[in-house]
Amino acid sequence: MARPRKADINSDNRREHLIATAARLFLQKGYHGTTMRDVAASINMQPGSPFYHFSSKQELLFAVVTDGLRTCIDRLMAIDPESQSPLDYFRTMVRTYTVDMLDERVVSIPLVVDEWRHLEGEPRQTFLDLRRQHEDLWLSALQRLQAAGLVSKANRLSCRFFLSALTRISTWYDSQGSLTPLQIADELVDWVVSPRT
Amino acid sequence: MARPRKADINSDNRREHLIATAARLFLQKGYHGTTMRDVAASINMQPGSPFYHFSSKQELLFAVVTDGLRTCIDRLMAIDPESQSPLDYFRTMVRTYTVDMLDERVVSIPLVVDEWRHLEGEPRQTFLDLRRQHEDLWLSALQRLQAAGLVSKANRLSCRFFLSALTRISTWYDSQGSLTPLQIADELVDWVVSPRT
DNA sequence: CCTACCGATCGGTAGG
DNA sequence: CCTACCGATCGGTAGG
Repeated sequence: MARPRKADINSDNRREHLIATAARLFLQKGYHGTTMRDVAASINMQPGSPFYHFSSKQELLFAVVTDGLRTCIDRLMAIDPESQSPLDYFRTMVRTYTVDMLDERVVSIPLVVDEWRHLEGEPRQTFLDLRRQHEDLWLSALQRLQAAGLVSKANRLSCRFFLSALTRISTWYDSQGSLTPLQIADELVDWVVSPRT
Repeated sequence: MARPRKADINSDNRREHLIATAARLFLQKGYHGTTMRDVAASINMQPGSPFYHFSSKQELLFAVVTDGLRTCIDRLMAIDPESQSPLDYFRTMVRTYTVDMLDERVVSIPLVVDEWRHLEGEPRQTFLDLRRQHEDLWLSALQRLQAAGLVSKANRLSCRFFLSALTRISTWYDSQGSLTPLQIADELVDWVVSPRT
């Protein structure tokens, strides 16, 4: 009768729950600062149970990180560069990324940026390939801006400078602050695009 | 006769050795990924000995992080803004920071950027105060640029964008690569300063 | 996915 | 700063 609620949630997506909650915890406390027990407890699992879904902690990290980056790439690729001006295209990308990053929905983006370095071997390489794909998307957006005369440089180096400014928003963003994610995105676009005064 | 070399180094600076080696390890593996045993072993100490110098691991982190940031601030403050143009002043600052960051001498700069969040309570606040000082230095340099018409914005937000690009250089810099720290610094300056075409 | 557990490691300490 | 150690925690596993 007084039976504690068991894992009565659709067990198909327990794995996804683990990924989502691990993303949040890794983000807050870092990979090594988070224990598998933390992860388990946060979705009412027993200490050993996550290992039913992931054979090791590294494998969970890999899932979190590639899952997040793949979602991010998919959403950016869904934006059509042809139907709008280079500036609008770029702005839409920055807005999408910023909102995804700062909202709860795609929490793993910020840690994709930093925690992947705890991966080793093949998982690490797989991640780096994805990361390259992601960077290429931004590089091509910058090149369109350049072709339109809106930025002076569009190479790997300037792309890294820009992506650093973009990705680190999550480290200082204050949801209680006066700026919304959208406003921050637009400020960044203005900052990157040379003023034509 | 076959006595292993003991701690025959000037014991006055053992503490500094600990800070320097901890900085390197925290940088490589993160705060939680580094054990006090790692730190001890890297300078031929016994596992418990670091606790003679620092009462806890957090205290060591605090020393590493404030030590690095203070050194950084000191070196930036030594640059005289009056004796040179706003652009030269800014360039000198970026060069100094970049070289300090990528060289071995001031290794702790990059982790000052990220690992401070594992601090709590008063040490955390002390660090944040220092960090504000550091940011103000850059903000004032940007304001000089703005007054000279070389950048269009110079507020907290644009300062953060810029500092993100600057600080994250250390995460992608490849000492085997084709670019020297000085070249990277100059590219960043060019990227930030609006082209006056 | 739970129960029950192991072996290893880790931050930290006592006592010199 | 070393020796010797403790208590707690952690990643992971067996067996169901």
